[in-house]
Formats: sequence, C-alpha cells, structure tokens
Amino acid sequence: MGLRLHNTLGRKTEEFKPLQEGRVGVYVCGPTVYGHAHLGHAKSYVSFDILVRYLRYLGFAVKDLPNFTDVGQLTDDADEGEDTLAVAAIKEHKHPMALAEYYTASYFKDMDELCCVRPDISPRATGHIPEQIALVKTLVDKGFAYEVNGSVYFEVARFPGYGKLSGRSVDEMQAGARVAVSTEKKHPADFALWKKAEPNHIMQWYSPWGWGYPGWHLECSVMSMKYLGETIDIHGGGIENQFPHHECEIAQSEAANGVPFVRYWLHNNMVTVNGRKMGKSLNNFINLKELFSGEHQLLSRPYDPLAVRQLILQSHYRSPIDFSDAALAAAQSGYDRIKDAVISVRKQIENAPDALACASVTCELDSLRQKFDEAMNDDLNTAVALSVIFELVKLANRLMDAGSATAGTLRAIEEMFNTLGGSVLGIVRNEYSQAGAADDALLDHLVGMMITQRQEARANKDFATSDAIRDKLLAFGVVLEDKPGGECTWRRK
RNA sequence: GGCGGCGUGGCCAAGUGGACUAAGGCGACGGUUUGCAAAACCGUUAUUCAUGGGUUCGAAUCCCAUCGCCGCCUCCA
Repeated sequence: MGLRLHNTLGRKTEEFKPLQEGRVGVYVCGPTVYGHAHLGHAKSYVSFDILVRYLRYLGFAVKDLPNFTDVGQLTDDADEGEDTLAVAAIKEHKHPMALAEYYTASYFKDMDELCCVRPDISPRATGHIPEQIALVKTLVDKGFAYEVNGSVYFEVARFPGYGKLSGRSVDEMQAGARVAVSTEKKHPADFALWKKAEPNHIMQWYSPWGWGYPGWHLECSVMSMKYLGETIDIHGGGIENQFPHHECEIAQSEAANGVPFVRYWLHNNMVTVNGRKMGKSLNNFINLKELFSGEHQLLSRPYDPLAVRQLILQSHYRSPIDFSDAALAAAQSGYDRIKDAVISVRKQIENAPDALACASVTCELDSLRQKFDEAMNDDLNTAVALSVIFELVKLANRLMDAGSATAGTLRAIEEMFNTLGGSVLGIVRNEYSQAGAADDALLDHLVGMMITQRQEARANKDFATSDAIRDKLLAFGVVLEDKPGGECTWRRK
C-alpha cells in the first residue's frame, strides 16, 4: 500500500495519486509577515515539511510552494477593515515592505533552526499584483463577480460548490453572521476580490477599477495557478483557514478555470499553550525565538529547536498539540537520547572491527524500515515513525554495550539514522558540535588535560579531587563518563 | 446559535471493530555497571481506554445518553 492522506474534501483518508506520475505540486498557505513566527507556525510548517520530505523519500519530484503574505489582509469584512501589515507598520514606524522584509528573514531563520527544508519558491503576494488583477477581471467577465464603487466582490450565489470544503451552507452562515454586513455586497457571504483604497492607504495599486489592493484570498489562487497549474495536487494549511479562506480560494479558482482547483486538501490542527488557545491577549503567546532562548515566563529553560520539532512529531498533524514546559522538557530528554546514540554510533564506527554488517541486524533493520514506511504511509503517522527511531536507538546502544558490533553493522545503523531520522523526520543532524569534531579540537585537548588529572586523582583514591573536577566541568556543560575499561569520555550536556 | 474535534498509565501520546493480556517518549522504582556518579542495558510501572446504557460471537474502537475540555464560524498556522 502506498501513501494515504486524509483529504478534508470528503473527510476521508485516500490513496495518494498525483496528477502527473512521479511529480507532486504542494502549495501551503504561508505566514503573514508582520511578526515573528510562533508555535503555531512551527506546527504547521513542520507538518508540511514532513509531507514534502516524505514525498521525496518516496521518489516523487516535489515542487514545494509556501507563500508569504506581504500585503496586509483585512482584519474584518467591513469597509473600514484594517490592514494587519499596515497597522504593524505604523506601530513600528516602518514602510510595510521593510516590515515584511524583516519578518521574512526572521521567519527563514526560525524555520532553518527547525530544520525545515527551504521551499523551491516562496512567492510574495506583492510580486503578483498584475496576475491578481487579471484573475479578478476574468471573474467579472465570466459573471462571477461584480464591481461596486471601486471594489469588486465575488458573488457566492453564482458558485454552487461554495461550502463543499467546510461543510457549511450559505444560509447557515447568514444566520450566524457576526460581522457587520457591508452595504456594498449583494449577499453577506460575498467576499472581496479587490478593495478600493483610501488615499492614505500605503500599499495600493492601479487597476481597471481604480486605485486599490487585492482581497484576502486572491493571492493563493493566483500564485498556485501560476507555478503549479490550474489543478494542483496538494494544498495545505492550518485548519482555521478551512473557512473562509480555502473555501473562497476554491470558489475563485474553479469559477475562473472551470476545472477542480485542488485534489487533496490537508489541514493541520492548532496548538494550545497549557491547555488554552495561544493568543497575544491571553499572556501565553510564545514565539520561536523565545522558545529557543528560554526567555519567557512560561519556560524554565531554553529548548533545542529540534526538541521542539520532536515534540511536534510526537503527535499527529491533525491532532491539536498542547505546549507546556513539562511537555517540552520531556521532548528535550527524548531528543537528547537520540542525539547521544547517533553520536556514539558515529564515533564507534572508526574503532569497530572492519567487517560486513551482521545478517541478523540487517534483518532487524529491514523490519524497522518497513514499520516506519507503513506508519508514514498511513497519513503521515509521525508518532509511530518516531517510535521506530527509538527502537533503533535501543538496538544501537545494545550492540555497542555488547561491544561486538562490526563497522559494517554500525554503518548500516548510521545509514538508518541518517535516512529515516535525518532526511525524512529531520531530527538527526549530519553533524553535531561534539567532542572530536574538528572545531572542537582545542576543547578536546583542554578537557583531555582535566581528564588526565582526574584519572590520576582516582588512581590515588583521591575522590574529593576527582569529583571536584567532574563537578566543575559539568558547570560548564561538559559531562564526564567513566567507561568500564577505566577510560573516560566527555560530551556536551 | 451553527460546525468540528477531544477525553487512553504520574505526564505527553499512538492505536479507531478480533494478532490490544493497549506502541513509543518522559518520569518513578528495582537490578547490572561504577569508588560514587553519569550514560547505557535489563526488569517493574493501564485486567484497562471520561461515565452509564446498547449493538456484536467479539468494542478503547460502532450507536445513544450524560459529564468535562478544546477549537472554528472575524486577520490568524
């Protein structure tokens, strides 16, 4: 059985078959760059990073396309709606484009820390204004949209499929409408394709309807169409965007093109912090820089970015995840265990007897890989896939404890760590800054001197001195470990 | 008001009709090792899956009810 994905359109887990054999286009709704990336971004983009990595592991040529929203989206549907980017720009006394640039760089830095692979293309909304205008024109020409007073609205009543993704009907929404209805619209559910700009609006472009700026949902339709085609394989995003954002994307795209817009809709669930929705006003808002530095009142310590990644992978992307200091600490411990095992395996390869891999181990590795593939094929069950990595850790440690592993065996294990833990899950690095590494040569010598002193003290049964040396080094983050043969090794804490 | 989801050991979490006498991680406890540690390994840690009914030969998994929690419906991942 190949890869099966849960398709929000239809709410079923289906066999994944791309439109073109061997090639997959993935569009992911990216961030609005008016602030630093936070835990929610981490969950979403790690989830879709895993999708892309796994598709590549399966041999697909993947075109990966998360966008940046750098023209502010409206905060509400009314005429006086404010533009989030413009509001942030005014607060920070910067041009919106400078702001977008700054936070785009910040976003990439954080995603690099989380080991998310860089996208093939990161299209910006402001770079696609002519295309957006063209799409609005098409929709007007085809009778799906109407102009009122310099703004253009999509007429939902003309598109019968509206609501098929989110399972809502236009009538229900009208009944539950909490937003003041714009007087310009024919129907409350109609949404803006193009908005007329007031003279003081900073970001505006000239269009057939006068000066204005694009509506909320247009960029995703336009950019996915431009780079991936009229029908795309996979569109991902946060579950909160299911409605109205994705529903509107479908309406615009399908009305304009007359073909299905997206074949598989994937939505990741939300994060909570200590069991509550994360929000700026709730005093539980944690961004990634705070998480990595530990500088936040809800955190007891800094966390390794990959420990955060591991925590995300420990639950399913469609389940909500609760971030708490305890959960992060537990993930950090587990992550350290994997990291230590990988480092040990790599170190031991040089000293191990030079012989081929042991057949029984090869056999065990095969079954682990099979278990891993089955888990990932089942709608990207990373929790089970990660458990395979822990089984690999146990196997590796057991073999190293026994001291009989050949270089071939250890290389086979390392290869599994690199492929499954590294290439697919992204929690195993190619290199760790550790004892013996080139950039640590000086440190290795210095710690080596301390170890020699301590060994002398131990030989004289001067344990007060030997323990003092160990404690002092620990205070600097250097852990000493005595091995059975009397040898002592060190590692970073 | 409408829509959706969740409740599994001390904590996180997978499993969603039979191989479940419930994976994995964290933690705790005991053992091996150690001068003592650390790390690693071995073992123990849920007869039970919010509660009460029901369907079934069989239910953590399906149905109904009750309680509790969360999210979306407004820019948001």
